[in-house]
Amino acid sequence: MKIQLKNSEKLMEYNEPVSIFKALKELLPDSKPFAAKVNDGEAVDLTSMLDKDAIIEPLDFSSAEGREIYRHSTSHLLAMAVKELFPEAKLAIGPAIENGFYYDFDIDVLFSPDQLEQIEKQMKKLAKKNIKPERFTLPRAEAIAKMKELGEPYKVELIEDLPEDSVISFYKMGDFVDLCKGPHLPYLNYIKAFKLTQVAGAYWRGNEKNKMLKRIYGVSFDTKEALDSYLEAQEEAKKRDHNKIGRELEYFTTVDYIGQGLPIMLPKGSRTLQILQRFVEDEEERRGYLLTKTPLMAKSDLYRISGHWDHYRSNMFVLGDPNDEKSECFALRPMTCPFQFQHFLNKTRSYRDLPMRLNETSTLFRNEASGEMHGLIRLRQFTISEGHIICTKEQVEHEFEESVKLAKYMLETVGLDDDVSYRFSLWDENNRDKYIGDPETWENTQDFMRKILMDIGIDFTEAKGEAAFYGPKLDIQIKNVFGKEDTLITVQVDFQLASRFEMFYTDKDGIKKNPIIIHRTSIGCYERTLALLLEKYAGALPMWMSPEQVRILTITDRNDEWAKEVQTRLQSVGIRVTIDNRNEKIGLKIREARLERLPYMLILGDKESENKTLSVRDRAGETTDGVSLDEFTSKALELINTKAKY
RNA sequence: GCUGAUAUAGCUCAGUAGGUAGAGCACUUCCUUGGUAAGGAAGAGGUCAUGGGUUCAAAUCCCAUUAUCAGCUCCA
Repeated sequence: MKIQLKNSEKLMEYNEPVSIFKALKELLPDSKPFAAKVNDGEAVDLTSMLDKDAIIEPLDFSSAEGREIYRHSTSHLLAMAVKELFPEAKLAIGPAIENGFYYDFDIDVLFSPDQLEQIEKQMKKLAKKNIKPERFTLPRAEAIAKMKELGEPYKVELIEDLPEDSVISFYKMGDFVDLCKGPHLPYLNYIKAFKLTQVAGAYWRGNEKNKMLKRIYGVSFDTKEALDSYLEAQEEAKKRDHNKIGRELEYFTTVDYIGQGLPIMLPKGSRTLQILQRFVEDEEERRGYLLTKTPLMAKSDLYRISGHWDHYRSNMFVLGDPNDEKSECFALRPMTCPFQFQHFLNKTRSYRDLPMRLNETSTLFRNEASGEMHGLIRLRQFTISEGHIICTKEQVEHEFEESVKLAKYMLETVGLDDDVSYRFSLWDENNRDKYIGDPETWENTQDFMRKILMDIGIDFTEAKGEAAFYGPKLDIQIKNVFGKEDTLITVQVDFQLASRFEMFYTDKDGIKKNPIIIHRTSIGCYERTLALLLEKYAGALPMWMSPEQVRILTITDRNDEWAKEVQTRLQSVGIRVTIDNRNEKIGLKIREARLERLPYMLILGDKESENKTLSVRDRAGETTDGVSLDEFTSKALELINTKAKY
């Protein structure tokens, strides 16, 4: 039989079955693969035997699959160490994740930093022992018996969920046996560099009704250098954390007696939000949107119609006693839809009114669980670039496409387009209770959305079961400096709510029909977008959205008048300018302006004043002397008006 | 909401065998009238997150609450 290396002419012939390990040793003597794929199938252990012709592909740290195997084995090493140090720990699951791994344990021990260090030491000790993971399989019933014997209730539950006829695989590493699909590294001493990073709680199977287990997170790499540079990069990323620099640079603050998720936007943060809002509202007006301004609260009656009263009340701020039938009960709004729909409902509508594009800079209130709040990313009160497009069936494809294009335009303009990923969130046909509407509508809607996304050339992933209850959606996702992903923008197609709100238009044929509604945001929630912009630019926002664009620094008070004149001239064309004429050393003033990440400093001394020129210092620290005020003004205006990335 | 950690001056942090609250920077005043990352001096600023408890005595020990951080779950 012939064993060939994938994407290579290299070939070995054998007369009897051979292990992949041996074949690869001979095909690639210098390599040290972790596992392999046979005939483009799933990855398998190197100990697997080959008994017929095959093309094999070694997997090592250079491939995503290889890294996953490496990190998965590291998680087993962690479980081994924990079981040795804390035999009472019950094992749950331990997968590889991006850059590392975790393992969940049911145990009363708190896993203090000291204990974590102890576990890490034990792992290092075990890794040196050259343990060889050995795979074996058992029939389902025997597998359950084995796990019961070892006292592992979570593993028993996992096996019980597998089909009756499945063969269950285990790995034995020294004395440690774990249920596992594999594959694993051929030897545990392949693991060279890892670090346990933190302990956290995690619900068994991700369900908050289940018991909370202890999860240990770690990172692992093939070399010590790679691990160190990763850890260093993490430290650097944290310096961009908007929650840190946003407070330091005085964009926002929080006050404990005001409450969680209710940030105070300070003048700088407020100004940038205003700039973004004006930009969005103006652009939307240009694109045919009609602006609305609707109440921030409504009687409970409205939410009974929308369905929120029954399904979302625990997340709403209710004013008044819902149980007192004699007095009115209000609630702050968690969404804009039914308020904005009132414009459509204000009079009888015909097909001539469609598409009706409505936008609103809309403040919403959601009573999120107390542990959910995070900086400006997750709030209880936030303001979104909200909008609804009410249209006919014939118009919906075009309107959807335009909505996606608008969102893309916004992302490109603010500079976040390279940092987002697109997620097409579908319904789950096996879980129909979660959704309203018939399967045919769902499938058709998803098909046309998918087609448009491909036509526009968007690279998206599909996520089953992530749709809204009334329709599929395109979510534009972004990661913060900690790697946590959030939705920045969403565009949803809704065939359901129009009938619920009794929205009709008279079509050309004289028949009353329900319109289709697109729920969309163009730049997302302003606070969240600001947070991600602060992280993206490490606080040095592009000049056009910077709350302070130019600061004039005077060297001597003889130039105060010239400084004032420069400020007035620049302000008259709409540039935001401040003067620092404190009686301080110029070095100190420059240092402060740099720490505040200002786009430009104008340094004025006698020389500049007499020549009527400026000494201009940019963000990079480059200084240009002898610049005339007109020159600087036109350059600054160009950067602002073109919304340059500077 | 759950798991774990944290809360001392505007900021960064000291302050453990319970015994009267500290530093640097920032701030104010004065001196310094100047050249690209910190000139000098003096001063002011703290119910040690809040509320209880233990104690002769609590920033320190205990309980509760609030807020902040990471993670889970949830979500724009």
